[in-house]
Amino acid sequence: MAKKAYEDCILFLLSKAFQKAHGKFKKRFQAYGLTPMQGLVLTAVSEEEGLSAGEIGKMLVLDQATLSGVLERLAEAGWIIKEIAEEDKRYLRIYLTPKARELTGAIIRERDEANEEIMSGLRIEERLLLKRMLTDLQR
Amino acid sequence: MAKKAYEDCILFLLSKAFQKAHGKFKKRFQAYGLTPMQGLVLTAVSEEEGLSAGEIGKMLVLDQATLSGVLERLAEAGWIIKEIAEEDKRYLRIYLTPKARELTGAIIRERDEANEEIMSGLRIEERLLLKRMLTDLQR
DNA sequence: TCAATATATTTAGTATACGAACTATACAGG
DNA sequence: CCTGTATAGTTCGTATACTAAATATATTGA
Repeated sequence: MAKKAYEDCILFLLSKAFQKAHGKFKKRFQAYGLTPMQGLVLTAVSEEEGLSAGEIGKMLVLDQATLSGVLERLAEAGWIIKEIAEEDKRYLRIYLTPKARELTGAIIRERDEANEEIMSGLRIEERLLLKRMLTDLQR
Repeated sequence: MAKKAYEDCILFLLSKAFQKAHGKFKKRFQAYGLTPMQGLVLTAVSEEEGLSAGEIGKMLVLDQATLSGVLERLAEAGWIIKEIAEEDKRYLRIYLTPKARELTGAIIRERDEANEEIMSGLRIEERLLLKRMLTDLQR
């Protein structure tokens, strides 16, 4: 079969690779009741607590509007606490709940295993190269 | 600054590379009133008219529910005609409108230019390698 | 001090994604 | 024929994404 033009389209390839990876993360994270994005935000928060929504959004290159919803659902499900900063009440400070502190270790392991699984078809040098090129695309 | 763990997460990298590429397609396609996904579906249909929704979905690895909405908006905006197949009324046959036939050439050029732009930071061999690896991730 | 401006977050509207339920049509076996 | 089953497409509910507008709080400058 002749190769179709859209199969050569980088947007198509990125979209499908992302969907595939998203699906693998989804399966692993749903045991915790988390979506992949919620899990990503949670592990980011676990690396440094007390960050504001804006700071988290900058780190994860996440739109403020999108992040607002993610944080709301994480708070509602008892993973994080949204505290209004005292010095400047416009800001939030995001902290993990005890439940989250207990489980972030396991969630990070799931994340690392999912990464392994997704890239299992690539050699080590290829994995590094792929990551570098994906990073370069963001310039 | 120390490298954060999520920056090494393939899901994060794919997501951000996709978002970046999506944004570039979005800017180019909005001159036509098309979203990137609508443009992708439209160019796929232009390669072979008369396909069913299911066939298009298989080609583009698109969920039926998602595609249903994309086709509805494309039809509403006057790009395609959704015709019920006579041999089996469960199927649709998708055709381009005259307006679409007139413009697909320009849209395909936009797509190709967007691809060039997105990968402009990579050498030719790197582009091929990236495409191959992204394809491999889908296995 | 008060009005104008700036910043952080939320809300609203639109468009993917995806699973599950629903509708309409087709077909197979009795 | 009819009934049960399979298939194609739509609809619904939830979760990203992104733009723009709205809200709340801070700060600045006259």
